[in-house]
Amino acid sequence: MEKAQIIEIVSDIYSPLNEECKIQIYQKSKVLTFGKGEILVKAGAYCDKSYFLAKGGARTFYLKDGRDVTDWFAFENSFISSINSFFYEVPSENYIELLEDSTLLVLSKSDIEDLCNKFHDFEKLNKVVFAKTMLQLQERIVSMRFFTAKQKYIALLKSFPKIDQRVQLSHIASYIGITLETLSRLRSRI
Amino acid sequence: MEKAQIIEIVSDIYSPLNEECKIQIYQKSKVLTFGKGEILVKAGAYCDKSYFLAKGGARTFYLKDGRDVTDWFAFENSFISSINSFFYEVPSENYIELLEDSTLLVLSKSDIEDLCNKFHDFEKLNKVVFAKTMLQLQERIVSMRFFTAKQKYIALLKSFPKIDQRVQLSHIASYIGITLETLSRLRSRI
DNA sequence: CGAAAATTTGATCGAAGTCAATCATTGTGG
DNA sequence: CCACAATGATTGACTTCGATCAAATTTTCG
Repeated sequence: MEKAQIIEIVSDIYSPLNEECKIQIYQKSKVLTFGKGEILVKAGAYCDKSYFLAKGGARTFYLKDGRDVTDWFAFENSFISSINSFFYEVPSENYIELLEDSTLLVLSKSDIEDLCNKFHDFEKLNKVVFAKTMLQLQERIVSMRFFTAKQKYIALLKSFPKIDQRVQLSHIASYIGITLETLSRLRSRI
Repeated sequence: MEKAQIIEIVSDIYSPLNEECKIQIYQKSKVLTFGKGEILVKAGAYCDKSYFLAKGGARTFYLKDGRDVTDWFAFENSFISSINSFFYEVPSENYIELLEDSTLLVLSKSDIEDLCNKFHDFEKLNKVVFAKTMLQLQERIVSMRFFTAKQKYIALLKSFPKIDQRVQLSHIASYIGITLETLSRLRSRI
């Protein structure tokens, strides 16, 4: 996948970028490809990068008392990073794992800050991504709080259509905060 | 409370602002005072303002099937708004209610955008507030997912010391996603 | 002071968790 | 290319935490 093409997609989907801005993103960013199962960021490492998933899928997860707990999914045309580590420059609590063969556009935090300073368009893009993330988080809180296991699962399917065909059920279960067994049971009743 | 003093506090706590920026905030902002129980924003209204609570306390809540559900608390030195409405310029789903006699510094969305464009300092402040909010949301998700009712309550007390002496238990219960009865029972066992 | 609101206490119920066993699918090495 | 581990998913029995419904008690405030 072409770098220029990916930048175009970001501009189209999130917030329009002027030409000069696109050029500088082009110069600063890198396109990476990873295979399914590869780890992009390890817990304990510093994550000073933001990744745009042009193709494929990923999740962030952490180990809670030895249990693997997914706390975020991202698929094509969305961003993923280790939020804590990125903002506060502390070691990441999460792993980021690719769930499929994926193509990513990468920018470092310092480049992002640079671009924010130079381009109001980029600043705006940045803000749009923030706002989207916040609203996703909020929606998730509502879902966790008021929905039964079944409703949570249906809501997830609505947010990420066909995720059940792309991702292990155990990841889905831990993401929506139920056990694998409960998920399995409710799926058989749909 | 003096407007200049409040702006100073924001600058101190969140992210430093240069003099010229402070002056313009001074010119654009308003200081408001409200009494306990007053409604700042009603559900259905457009909330195009961001409020800094210099003194007092507030909550956002919504009505879910006739039930009053708190989804956010804010006390002195923090910001509150109706996130959805503010960003997407849609009618607010939430009410914002003052829980105590309060003093607020108010800026409109358009003034905030203006200030962001003019002052990199302000842009940065804005970003810091975003990031804090996101991390709070994330922490809350973790709390809701892994903690028992008791642990959730203890975690809340840690985030907001003495909140149990400032806020009705029913609000606390709905905030942490348990019933008032459960909260009452677990409190008697502490 | 008295009514309304807030909180506590009690009895019962149900959704989802845990532990455990089985079944299905995937993928790797001989 | 098959065999058989290893991993993933389903099913079952039992338990538990917190919800619901109901009533009593305490606090607040006009």
